[in-house]
Amino acid sequence: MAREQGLAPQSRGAQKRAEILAVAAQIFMAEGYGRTSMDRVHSQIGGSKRTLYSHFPTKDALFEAIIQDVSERALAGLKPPQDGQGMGDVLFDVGLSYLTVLLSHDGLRLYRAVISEAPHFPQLARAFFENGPGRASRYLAVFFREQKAQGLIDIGDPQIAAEHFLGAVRGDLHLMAGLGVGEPSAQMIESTVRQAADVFMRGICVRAPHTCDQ
Amino acid sequence: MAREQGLAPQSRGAQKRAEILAVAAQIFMAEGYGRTSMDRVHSQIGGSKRTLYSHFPTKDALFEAIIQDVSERALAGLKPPQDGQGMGDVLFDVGLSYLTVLLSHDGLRLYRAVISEAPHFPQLARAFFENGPGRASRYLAVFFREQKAQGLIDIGDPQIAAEHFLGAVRGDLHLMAGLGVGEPSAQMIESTVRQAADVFMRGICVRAPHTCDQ
DNA sequence: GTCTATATTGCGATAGAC
DNA sequence: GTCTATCGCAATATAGAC
Repeated sequence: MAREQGLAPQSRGAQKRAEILAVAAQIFMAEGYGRTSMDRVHSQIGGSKRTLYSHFPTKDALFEAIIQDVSERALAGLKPPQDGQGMGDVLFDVGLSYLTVLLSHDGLRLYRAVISEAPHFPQLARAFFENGPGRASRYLAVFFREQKAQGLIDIGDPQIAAEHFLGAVRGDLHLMAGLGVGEPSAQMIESTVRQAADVFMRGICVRAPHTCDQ
Repeated sequence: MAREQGLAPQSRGAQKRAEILAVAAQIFMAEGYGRTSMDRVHSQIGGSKRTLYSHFPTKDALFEAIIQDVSERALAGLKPPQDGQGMGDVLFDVGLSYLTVLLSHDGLRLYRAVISEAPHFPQLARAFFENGPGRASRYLAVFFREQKAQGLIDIGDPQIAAEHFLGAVRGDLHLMAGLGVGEPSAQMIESTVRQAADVFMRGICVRAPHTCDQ
């Protein structure tokens, strides 16, 4: 038999590791670092504690692995601007995927977990930012820079403009959801993105908004 | 001698309570709920543990009192729109006080502490939102509604517009500062608010921006 | 299983305000 | 002197990392 087969099973150890990650992630993401105990993680997995600690030597190491793992999955939905689209479509598409990811169940729990422990896991916090919100605004800034070079939009610093637009898209929804105040529906998300894109487009387009849409 | 004199001393008990709050706030705000121990609080205060517990019967109660106390102080800097100002000045002033408060040392630590424990102290999280960001956007929404009624601006829902503007003002700065990525200077804060106000004003003003400025 | 940390309590002795 | 807040120190009980 071959050692392992592409996607699923992998070696025995890797399988156990994946199981630990999956179970522990649920607890850490729901309860946060401080309120999660290794005992609880262990009891939900079963087996020996030695096994758990052989895969992740400390609670910190397990937490870090979980954050990295969940980050990759949760932040995969961020879409970069598509070539060949008009300004309105770009803003709407980018904004919608951005807000949808940030307000997703995992997106919110991840954000809470990371910001809570940011002072103690600074490299994790930085990685989260760079792969998430930071990446989104950098991509959008590139797009703005091109449009500006073509004289299609009138903005100051493209990077700051991108951050402003994505900030507007978040509005109070992200704050509220993070604090557990209200649960935005998909419809609210879409309409809030649309309104933000409209205002922003009118604010940056040279002459009239439709001039941006090619 | 009179019982007490206005500001400072108060009764013996109140003085001790204030001392506990001050010392404990430093620790809770720096370390978060989970990493703060009552032993550490006690040892930094000195005196008896009994005294500590006689003022705050549980760790939870102490935490709640601290959050409320710090909230009041930290959020006091939020300015409502001033009557008689033009649109540009209102946006700039409101945006500047908003961002300055959110990015202040206490503002950031408070936000981190509250959002970390939001699932376990939901009423605290709601109160923080309502007295902070929620209040700011509600005030601004009232202003937008008046301007819209006078036909000076062209926006959809004034409340959403207000949230969008303040979201733009936060941009990525608040996210970054909360995650410990970068420290915005007062100058960066001011220039980011100005750029956000400019774009936003051009986006919402009927005809030309200067028509909004009375 | 082991060993430490932690929240909370018991109680007699003291100190300050009136 | 009385009353209450505070102190000091130890104990309990539970939970948690490893």
